[in-house]
Amino acid sequence: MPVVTLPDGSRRTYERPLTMGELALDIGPGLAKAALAGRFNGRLVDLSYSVNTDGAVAIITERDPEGLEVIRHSAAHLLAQAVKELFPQAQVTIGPVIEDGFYYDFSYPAGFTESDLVRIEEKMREIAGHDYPVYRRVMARDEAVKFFRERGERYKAEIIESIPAAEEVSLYEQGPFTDLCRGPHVPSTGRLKAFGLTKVAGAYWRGDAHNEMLQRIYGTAWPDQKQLAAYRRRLEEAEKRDHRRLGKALDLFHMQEEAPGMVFWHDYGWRIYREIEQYIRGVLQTHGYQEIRTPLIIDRSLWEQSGHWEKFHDEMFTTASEKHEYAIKPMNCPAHVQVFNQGLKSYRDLPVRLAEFGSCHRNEPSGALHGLMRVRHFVQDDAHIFCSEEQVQEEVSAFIDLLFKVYADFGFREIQTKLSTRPTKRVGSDVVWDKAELALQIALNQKGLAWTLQPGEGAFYGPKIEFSLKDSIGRVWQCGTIQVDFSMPERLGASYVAADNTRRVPVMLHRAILGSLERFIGILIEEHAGAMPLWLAPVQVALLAITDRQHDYVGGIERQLTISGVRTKSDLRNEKIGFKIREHTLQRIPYLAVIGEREAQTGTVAVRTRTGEDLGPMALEAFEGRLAREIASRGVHVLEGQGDRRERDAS
RNA sequence: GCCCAUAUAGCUCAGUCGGUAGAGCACUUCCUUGGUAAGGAAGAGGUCAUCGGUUCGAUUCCGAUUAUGGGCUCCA
Repeated sequence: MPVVTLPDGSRRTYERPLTMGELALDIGPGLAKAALAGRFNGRLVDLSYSVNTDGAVAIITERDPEGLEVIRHSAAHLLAQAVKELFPQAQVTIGPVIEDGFYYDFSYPAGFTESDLVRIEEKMREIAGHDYPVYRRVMARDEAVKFFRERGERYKAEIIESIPAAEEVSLYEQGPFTDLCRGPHVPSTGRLKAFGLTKVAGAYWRGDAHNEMLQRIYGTAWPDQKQLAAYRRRLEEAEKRDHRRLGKALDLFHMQEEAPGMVFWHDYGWRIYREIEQYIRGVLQTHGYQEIRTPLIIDRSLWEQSGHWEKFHDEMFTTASEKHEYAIKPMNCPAHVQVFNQGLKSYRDLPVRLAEFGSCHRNEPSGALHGLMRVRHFVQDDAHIFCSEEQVQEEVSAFIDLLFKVYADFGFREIQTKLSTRPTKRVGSDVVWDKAELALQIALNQKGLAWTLQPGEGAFYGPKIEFSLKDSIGRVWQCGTIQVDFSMPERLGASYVAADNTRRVPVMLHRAILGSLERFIGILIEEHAGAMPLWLAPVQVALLAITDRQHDYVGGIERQLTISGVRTKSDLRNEKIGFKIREHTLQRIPYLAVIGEREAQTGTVAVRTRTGEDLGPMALEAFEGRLAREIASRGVHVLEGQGDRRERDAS
């Protein structure tokens, strides 16, 4: 006689056990129709689950996040069934739910093509149309292994074998198709109404590059067509923000075949780059850093000493001269230790903070390259802090404060923090690692930050904290980092004289806030859809003449603004004003000053923003004042609306 | 590096079932002096990524290479 408690706190008593589906029907026919699964005492279950003891129940519908997951998980099964029907030789492996959709990995050496996807999707619709009921079955582990072996599904059998022998596993059956799964699933295939396949890709079996490459098919699934269409629109929006596309359209940079993974910065892109570099330079000056400059090319022996050669020499560019082999530096730290090593350091000198906008080259695998986000030549806002063990906490703490201030200046509010601990391949003793990991943990906790742990993800020389930014469409990018290094200073012979007149090895902290400037600019372009905040905009003001009679007046305004440090451009072309406004708006220039006979007569400019707001005529001084205030505020106050509703496709 | 796909004018793309290619925008010249998101006309512009093969003939078919895109792996 089960007594169940509903989410609203009400209780219902039943004479006999009943299924989740029956329970939903008892609560209301509308709910029964919408029900996808249930929850019993916190555990997700199928609608066929029999409730025979007291407990808390909830009916899961498509409105619940779990309901959406059930839909996607079932869509993955639908995909697997369709593939098995069309390609009986393909073997099934796994098919999990991911953000916005699902995928399923198949072993199918012949490979799937784009046209196969169309056929598979059609087959999925057909199977959904049959509205096969979905049955759950429980089997002993060994029995399930046998079941799949007999069907020739060796990957499934292998997965089940890794489950403890005593456990039971559940199988789901829909029509002629059966798959191993924890569930729960929708009650019948007809409940899947809005789905589509998106792409095929290779993926290693069990995520290991030594294993066979499987064929992965990605798909998306939603409760209804409307949400599916909204998802597709969102993808299109993201594509419009693509920094590679905008980089070309806004004349910021280009890349070409002869220099894969390396950026040709154009005037406008380089203006953004310089502005950011100058900003960081100012921050470093006010926070006790020294800026230095070290060689790009350094003898192999130093990289051997630092340990990089052994671990990374395949990814380092090298060059040779007169019997010496050199590496083009992949990072600045060994060079910074050399600077630290010049002259005898006292504990009174610590901490020594050495910063460098150093050009680094890494021969990244060709398949990893991606626009500005993953390049072979980059510059970081890199610095290394040499300090005593006692100073670590304080330095980490001060760095975190600085980092949050800088992110705020760029207008980023949502920052994710992760702590990565010792990897299997590492240098240094466990005692040292214990100390380093603890130091970072304490600093994070003192700041009261929410952070997640990434075990085994640290650098080979030390643990690290990583800071990731969330952009305006929800994508996450890792930018800042601080890494404790108890190993490299010792390897490279760094030391200082302590208060007790003994020689000690300093601790080195590797740190960056923006990370690679290339990547950071890529993030900014996508975050702002190319409409950079005023302080970073390559051109801040465009002066648009109505007719050639205003050319002299426009020239005077341009000179004055330029002297005030405003990046200004004038458009004296023989074109109509509407044409000029359209063009410069599409170029995302923050302010357009229209100058005709009226403005020339009254000594004003008629100002319009890139968002289409008409600010009307104003004296030049008033305009300059507005610009100065907005530039000084950087990203802290967003004076204009994010994104331009009226914006049209540039192409 | 691995799997799949792609590479045509400055840009975005169409096209050629094998007979050396086309649009829109941009560019040049001319007309137009126009007040808040595209004024008009004419013109110029391509070794169809590179190398090789098949063929009377290849931009098109096949192979290799390079780069790019989407994933996987990696990311000091």
